[in-house]
Formats: sequence, C-alpha cells, structure tokens
Amino acid sequence: MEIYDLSERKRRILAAIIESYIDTAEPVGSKALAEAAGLGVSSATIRNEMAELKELGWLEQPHTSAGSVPSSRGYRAYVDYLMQRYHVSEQESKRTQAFLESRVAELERLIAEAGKLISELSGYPSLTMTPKRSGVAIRHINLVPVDPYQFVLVLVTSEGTVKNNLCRTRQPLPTELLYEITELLNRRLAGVELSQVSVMEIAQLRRSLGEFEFVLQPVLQIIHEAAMAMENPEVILGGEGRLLEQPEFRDIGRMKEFLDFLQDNEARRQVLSPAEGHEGITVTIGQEHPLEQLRDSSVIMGNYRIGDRPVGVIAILGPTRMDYPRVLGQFEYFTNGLNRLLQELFEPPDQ
Amino acid sequence: MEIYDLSERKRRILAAIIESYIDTAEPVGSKALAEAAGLGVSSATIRNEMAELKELGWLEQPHTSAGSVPSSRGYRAYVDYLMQRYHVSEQESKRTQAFLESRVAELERLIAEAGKLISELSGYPSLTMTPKRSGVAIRHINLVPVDPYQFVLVLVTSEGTVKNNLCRTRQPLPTELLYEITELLNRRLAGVELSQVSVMEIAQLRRSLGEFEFVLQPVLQIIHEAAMAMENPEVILGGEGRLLEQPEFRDIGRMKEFLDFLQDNEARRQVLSPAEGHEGITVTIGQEHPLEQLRDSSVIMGNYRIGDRPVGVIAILGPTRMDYPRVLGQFEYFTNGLNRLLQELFEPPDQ
DNA sequence: GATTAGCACTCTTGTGGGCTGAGTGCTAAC
DNA sequence: GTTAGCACTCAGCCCACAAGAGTGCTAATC
Repeated sequence: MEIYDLSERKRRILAAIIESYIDTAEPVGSKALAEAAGLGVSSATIRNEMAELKELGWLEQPHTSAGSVPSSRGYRAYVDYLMQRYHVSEQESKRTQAFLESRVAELERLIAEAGKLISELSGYPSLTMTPKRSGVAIRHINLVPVDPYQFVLVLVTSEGTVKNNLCRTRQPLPTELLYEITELLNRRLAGVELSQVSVMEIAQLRRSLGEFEFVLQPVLQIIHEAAMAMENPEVILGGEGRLLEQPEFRDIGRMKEFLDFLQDNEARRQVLSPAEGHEGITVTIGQEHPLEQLRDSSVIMGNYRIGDRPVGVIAILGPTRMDYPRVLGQFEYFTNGLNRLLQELFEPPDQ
Repeated sequence: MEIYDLSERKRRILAAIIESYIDTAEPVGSKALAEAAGLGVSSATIRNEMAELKELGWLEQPHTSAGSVPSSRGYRAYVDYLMQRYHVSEQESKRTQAFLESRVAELERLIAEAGKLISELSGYPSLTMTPKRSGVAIRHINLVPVDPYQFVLVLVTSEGTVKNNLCRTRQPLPTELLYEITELLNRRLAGVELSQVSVMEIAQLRRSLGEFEFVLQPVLQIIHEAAMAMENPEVILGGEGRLLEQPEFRDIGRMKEFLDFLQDNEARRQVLSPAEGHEGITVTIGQEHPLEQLRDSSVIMGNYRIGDRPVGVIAILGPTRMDYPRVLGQFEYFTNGLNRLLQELFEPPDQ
C-alpha cells in the first residue's frame, strides 16, 4: 500500500498527526485533532480514518485507549511526500552565510566548524566525519629548532593540512645541521604520497643521516599518523548535551546508554554508513537504520564533496520524533552552501 | 569547635557516616551504622553521638525521621583530618606512568591528554586550563606554498607550539617570492615576543612587502591569536558524561542546568579560580566555593608548574559526595607525576 | 556516669483502590 | 459517507494506608 493510494483526506490527517506529535511528543487523539486542525470533519470521521491508518501501518498506538503515534513508515511517508518545505529563517540563513564567508580554508577545521554550527542551528547533536582523501602527498617538511635539545617537526600536506610535533633529542642538534636535514628530507620526500613513502626511501634516508638517524623516527611517525588520518577518518560528535532537551531522553539510563554507544569511533562510523556511496541527503528513520541502537532515533546525513568525490559525511542525530521539515530544510540549505564552498575552495575552475 | 575537640569515638562515627554516604548516597541511620561499622557500641549510643554531631554542625538531616548526611563542614574535616590515605592501585599507577612516559612533548597537548586521563581514572569530569605563559616569542614563521593561490602559514613559538593556517590569495604567488617573504618575516620577527610585535615593525614590514602587503594580514592575525591564547587561557571540560552516573544528577533538569553553566569559558575559569596563587592541591567543598552554582559540588584542583611558576590548573569536578580518598589519592599521584615531568621537560638542569 | 533497651513518634516510600478524563470502537441515525 | 452517541478502556492522579527506617526520649543497667 503506497501513500498515494490513500485518500487526500487520510494523507492530511496523517500529516496533521505527525506534526502534532513532533510538536508535543504526546499521542494525538481524534478529538483534539478535529478541533485543532481545520479539517472540517468531526472527530468520529477522523476516528474512522485513524482506525484505517492504523490498520495499514501508518500509525501506531502505544496502548488501546491512547491516541496515535506515527510509525517509522508514517514518518517515512511524511518525509518523502507529505511534509511542507521549510524555508530557513533569515537568522538561520545569516548564520550559515557568515560561516560560509568566514573562509576557514583548512578542510578539517572547516568541517569541524560546520558540525558545530549545524548542531546549534538544528538543536540536535551532530556527527562529522573528517575528510578522507587519497593521493595526499607530502608538500613540505620543516624542522625548526626550539633549543639545542628540541625541535619542532612540521609536516605540510598537499592539502594544506599541517601536522606537527615537538621532538626532543638526547644529544644537542646544531641548528645548521637541522637545516641540512630539513633540506635532505624535502629533497627526498616532498611530493611523495603519504602512503607511498617506501621502505627503500627510508633505508636510503637512514644511511644519509648517519649518526642523526634518530631524527627520522618522529618524521616517519608523523607521516604514518597523517596517512592514517587520511585513510581512517574519525567521526566527531558534538552538541550531545542537546539531547537532554528531548523528552525521549528524559530517562537518564537511556541517555547514558546512547552516549556510551556513541563513544566508540567505529560505532559512530557505522551510524554514518548509510550515507556512503549515496548521493544527496540520506534520512534513516527508526528501525530503518541497520544499527539496533538507533531503533528510536533518526539520522539525517549527507556527503560533503570536493569536485564530484564525496570525501566525508556530516549528519544530525535525533529522536525519530524529529522536526523533519525544519531540520531537513536547514540541513539542505547548509550542506548545499558547504558543498558550493568546497567546490570553490578546492576545485578552482582554472585548475 | 574544632574537630580534635571531639572524642575519638565521635570522630570515628563521623568518618564512618561520611564513608557510608559516599558509598551509597543514602542518609545513614544509627542502626545500620551500628551493624556495619564495627564500633562495638549499640545503635542508641551512636544515636546520642550523632545527635551531638548534628548539634555541632558536622552532620545534617534531610528531614526529621531520616538518617544523617555530612555537612560541608563534615566533609571538610574528613578531607583534612579524618580520612585514610588512599594508595593508587597498580592499574592506576600503570596508566599514569604510561601517560607520563608517552612523552608528548608539546605542552598544550600534554595537558589536554592529562585532563582526559584524570577524568577516566577518577570517573568524574575534569577541567584543564591551557597553559598561560608570558614572554613567549616567535621562533620561526614559514610560508609553504600549496598551490599558486594557496600557502600554509606556520608559526612556531619559542615554546615549541605550532599555530598554522591555510591562506588563499587572489593573485598567484610565485614560490620564489614566498620564500623571500618568509625570509623577510623571519629576519624581522623571529625572536620577538608575541605580545611585543610593534606597530613600527608592522609598518616597516608593510612597506617592504609593497604590493604583497596582503600576505601580512594572516600573519598578524595568527600572531594575535597565538598571543591571545597565551594571555587568555581556555578551560577545557572533559568527561562530562560521567556525571550521568552520579545519583545527584539523576534529575535531568539539574544535569542540564549544570552543563549549561559549564558551557561558558569564563564560568569555567571562575570554577578554577580558588586554585590560582595557591600551592599544592586545593579542594573546595559545596558552599565553600565562591560560585553559587557549585554549592552542591566539590572541586579538586591543582596548579601545574614549570619550574616554580604555576602556568595552569587541572581539576576534577564532582558532587560534594565525592570519593575523596580515592580521587584525592589519584589526583595527588597524578599531578605529582605531571609536575615532575614538566620540570624535566621544560626546565632541563643544564639550562 | 556512660551505655543500652525499649518505645512512642515522625516521616518517607511503596502500594492499592477509586476516580477522572482522554481516547477508542462501534452502532444507529442522518 | 458522515456524524452523534455511548459503552468501554486505560494511564495518570489523588488519597489513604501500611511498612519501614529512623529519631529522640526515658528508664533501666552496667
């Protein structure tokens, strides 16, 4: 039974129930609905319609003498066909624009900020996957002396991402020597892909460095870390405190369980898995999500892209009773802007 | 009335009550106490003693027919005189040692990690103030080209801290030129204190740069940011989810109120204010803390030092009903180790 | 004089009954 | 097809009541 096989009136009733439930988190009764939504029919009629909607699986009843609550299927129909488009408010649009114009150029930072903002705008926690890009190369390595026993190792990638580490040595390293090593490292490694730094090169470098071979260790370490970060993206959770506002998390045990589940990076990645290899915005509602732990939650997620390549995911997490029109509207507006910005920043037309 | 004016037995009873309350979060009655704690006296005797302890303000009663609960003053006496020293477990000691040997050399990262670990060990949220140091100078500035329209700006301080920013330009910047600018910047700025970058120098630099003056803007920006970070430390909150385990935060409204209060960096700084200018470990219990919002919480805090100069604060936050022996023991062990490490890392004997 | 047994009294907490009101489901009339 | 009407259901609330833990006091005991 598809949603468009239902009568217009049934659809309107279904939408009205969902909206009321989203608003109040209380099961919706026929009488209240007859009064509130101007459908022009009596509660008895609505009751009959509701009975059918229940039979067909669009609605559920927490117990016999209670009002109705949307089923996952009901929400799905609402999201896909019934809901009205939401237009972002001026204030929301302003904040989004301000963010997009802030011109944070480094991709990772930009995405981190994006996660914060979308969580603030929507009022729900956000998940952001750090960008995963292949073919990232070493652009530049720099060893900056801090004092005779310390130097800072700075690695700049072809992406403009910087990794750095403060290193200590047992023996003093003359400044001059550090510069020489810097030059040597750059001659050998600049332009090489992070994941392609080969055993041969390392062996060669080791030989060239002679007694200062130990400098190599932190360098390899940081290259390895940078490569790992590119290959194994982290998923960052933000704004989780906002869940406390949701009545479905009034139970502290449930809240804790949910947060504990989200502690693990692997779990967070799995939360976002439905978005991977999927164009546009993906919404999973309740049981639709493969993860058992999300059976009462909905996830709105979308890839962010550079050129045509999706490089990461950004998402909002909330109870199934989410304010879909508002949040989806905000999310769409926001991710469109974000993708446009990324396009502009990372794929300039003249390249 | 000082604690040592009380009879030995009263003190033992007080300690037993506090320990039981810390353990169970339930008011302690005379009967239960007589059975559990092997004091060798009847509940009636304990009752009489408890009545006196209440009169003298060491205990409180939530309502007439309930057991006793320690007052702030009671906890204070417990912490200062009554409690038994706790010896960190092998596992705790191992984890602490592993952390201290991990040799994260950069101060800010080290402190951030320290906050995470102490929160994990103690089971309470932690607050860590980022190090505040004066006299930090620019060690090195580097502009690394990423593509013709982008370069990475890297600032290394005399502390070994790295700040970086990816910058975009409207006009292409030849690599050669970037190197020249880098050299110029270093000639003029290396060694200068962050807060002392003067208007004169800037004006001079501007003139020297001519049409490439625009490069100066992000440089000044990042110097400013780095200087601000040194002067205005941030206080980082971690492990706040662990509060959910505490029965005093079973009420979601209270939890939310508390977290909201801790959102603000200024508020977080004020939480740590009692530790400033105070040697060793500072404990504030309940109303002792100047902040009204902490009337039901205790804070364990201590400065971390470099040489003799305290440069920041690390703290644990919990309900007044905290496991003081355990947490104080862990905290002491941990901060001692941390300070030793900082001493070793940042004040080598041969300097 | 300190300790303890005993007891009346207090107050929270848990439980069950009854009531209320929102809500359903059905029937019969419109 | 719609609606009015009505019986029925059930969660939530209020209340009363009992249980239990605890105090505080008194009088007996060591």
